[in-house]
Amino acid sequence: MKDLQGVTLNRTRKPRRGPGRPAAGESLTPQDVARGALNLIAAEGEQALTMRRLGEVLGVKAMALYNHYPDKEAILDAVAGLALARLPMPPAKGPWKSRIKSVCRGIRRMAMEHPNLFRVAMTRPTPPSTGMPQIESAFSALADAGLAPAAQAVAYHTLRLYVRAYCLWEIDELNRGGDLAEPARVPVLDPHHTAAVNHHLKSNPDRLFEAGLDLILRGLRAGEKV
Amino acid sequence: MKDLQGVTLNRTRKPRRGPGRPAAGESLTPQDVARGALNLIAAEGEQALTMRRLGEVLGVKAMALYNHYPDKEAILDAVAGLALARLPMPPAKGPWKSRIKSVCRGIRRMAMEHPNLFRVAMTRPTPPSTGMPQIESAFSALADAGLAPAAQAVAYHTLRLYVRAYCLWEIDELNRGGDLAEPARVPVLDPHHTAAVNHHLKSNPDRLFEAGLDLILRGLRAGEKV
DNA sequence: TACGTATATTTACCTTGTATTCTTACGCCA
DNA sequence: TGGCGTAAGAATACAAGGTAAATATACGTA
Repeated sequence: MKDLQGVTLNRTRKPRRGPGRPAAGESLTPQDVARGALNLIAAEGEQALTMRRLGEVLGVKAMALYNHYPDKEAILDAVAGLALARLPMPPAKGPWKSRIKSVCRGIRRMAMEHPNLFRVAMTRPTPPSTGMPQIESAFSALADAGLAPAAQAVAYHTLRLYVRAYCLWEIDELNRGGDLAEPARVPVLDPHHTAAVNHHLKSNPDRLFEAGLDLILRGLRAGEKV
Repeated sequence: MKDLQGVTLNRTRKPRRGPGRPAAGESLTPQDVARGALNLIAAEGEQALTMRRLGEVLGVKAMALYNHYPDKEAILDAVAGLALARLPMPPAKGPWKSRIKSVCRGIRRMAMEHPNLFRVAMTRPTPPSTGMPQIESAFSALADAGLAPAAQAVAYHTLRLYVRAYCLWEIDELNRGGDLAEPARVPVLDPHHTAAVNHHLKSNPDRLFEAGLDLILRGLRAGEKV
């Protein structure tokens, strides 16, 4: 079991000597709680995160967690923040299309490596305010593309929706069948061709993502009005 | 309170005369249950759908619902099926871009008219198998666009992700602030320009959706390889 | 040394999904 | 006509989970 955040999952904390004594330095911090929750979610999914279970993992009773966060939602928000902070920093130089692709691929890599975590981070009702400085800075590439400001905004928004939606979809598909199933069945195709298309797209698990990304990037043209 | 499915929300069912008597014809059907759930969700959101509440709405005890569906998930699946069946049928004729836009706008219209319902229908863990014949048939327009089969599949998939993600995002935004907030903040823009861009995009609530749609459609070119 | 504060425990409550069991009315068939 | 199987519902109960309230314990500080 990977230990993503330096807090172990199984109650290997020093044994506490009775009720309510944080013996000098081994008291829980909000960071500890968030990291423990992150590990639990990464390992077993969001539904495994219950207050009782998290307390158990941290060597503490459920109610003790309320000393550090007002409620469970706040813990989930903190987990989302931690997760997003791990996104890789994109290159600051290079052709703008490459830079955008690099960011998008970094997001997808995290989705594939820690799907449970990614899902939680991307589906919080209010996205974390510490939101993705990496991404935001990287999308300065859109300015380099020669797009008018409004077109930059549209492109940013559309790309963000695409990458997020694609990754969540892919996670669901992998959870469902272990393999991508009918990524984009086109109804009117005859079955023979449909099979060929699906095989082509599934032969490389990156191909569908990249193709959608290219499709959107292809629509970006300098000076286009919105 | 709108009555979307012909089953009233408040227990105006004929009063039952005691425990366990479906007096000739007034017995509950699975359809009744699904319609009741749909109305409840449309009016008050998914979190309002509890077995006890639904039973109350239908004039019955919670456990009676298990005579018609194996569990709550099955009821939600049925609701999703009902909701998707209401999607408008797109025109069969016209330029392919217009036809695609027509389908996408129809989906968005439903999202705006019945956001709670739309959210439930679009976020079922396994999408309903009765899935959107309207959409699928309409996307035959992609063949008319002169796209190679694999490119059709990519376009179909990308458009589907975009429309779904946009509508879910828009619902969240409207729930959050009553108005679209920072639809697509581009970080590197200076604040003055950012404000101008946001104003421009928000001045017409359809503009951002249409612009993203156009962006994707612009990338579709006959014969493009994948 | 006494006390306030931070942290943890204990206990308990409420909501929600659902299993189990019992009840009642209806329609079929001898 | 009368008994009975069956379908639909009610009553009861339980377990899981979030969290409120009261209580306890150590530590730092005055």
